[in-house]
Amino acid sequence: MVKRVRGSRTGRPIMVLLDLLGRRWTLRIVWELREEPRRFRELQDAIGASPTIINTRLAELREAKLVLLDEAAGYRLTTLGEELLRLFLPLHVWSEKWAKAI
Amino acid sequence: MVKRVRGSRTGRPIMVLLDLLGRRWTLRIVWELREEPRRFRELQDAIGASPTIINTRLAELREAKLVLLDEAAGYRLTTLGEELLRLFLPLHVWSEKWAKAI
DNA sequence: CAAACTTGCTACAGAAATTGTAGTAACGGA
DNA sequence: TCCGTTACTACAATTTCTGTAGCAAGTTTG
Repeated sequence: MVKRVRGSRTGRPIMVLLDLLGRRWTLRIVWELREEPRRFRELQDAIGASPTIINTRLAELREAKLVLLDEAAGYRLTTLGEELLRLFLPLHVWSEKWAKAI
Repeated sequence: MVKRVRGSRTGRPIMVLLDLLGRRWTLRIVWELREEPRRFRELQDAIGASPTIINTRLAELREAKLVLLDEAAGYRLTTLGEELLRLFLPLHVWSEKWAKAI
């Protein structure tokens, strides 16, 4: 069931997804989890945002089944989360090109 | 020259990009421009955000050379912007799969 | 020519989100 | 018992965003 979230009135999956990813720190958190699981505090240190908002975003990402908490290792991407990340990986290379252009 | 923006302390292109795209409505605006140019008010109506923030985001996207204002047709993606969009297009299909999973 | 419309955009007060700091509660090991 | 680690919460200050109204310049219409 698709949840209607902030700013997404239609409930269309792409809109819900864009809304979720368009919240501050969400993309960054997914990015930080791209290689290995991270502890809450590691994420906090790496990202530099307040624990309040990191926890809020993690809760949203967990509810969206993109991230899960593996007690033994820390937060990590679910299979879905990894799929999403894979779509984003080309951004890395492209961002270098973009940086040169601006 | 890469500008150090909110939340991006390193200045690494990927971080700057993730920060830019991770602001509310930014992804959504790029998405709305995917097919054809849009007027300011069209964007406003389609997105449902305040003109203040739409204008702020458009200014950021223009500075990032992802969007430009074509006086005759409206706001549209630059070549760079189109490249970025192309990376995001797979999200559309994937979001449908994701929606079924959650 | 004047009124009406369209254009991008700004002002501003109230509401909501985010920060920064401190601290809680549960658990494990020494 | 004390210390460290864990995820997480409280809360006031600050920043961002909203919602509504309107401006200024140009175009269209009567």
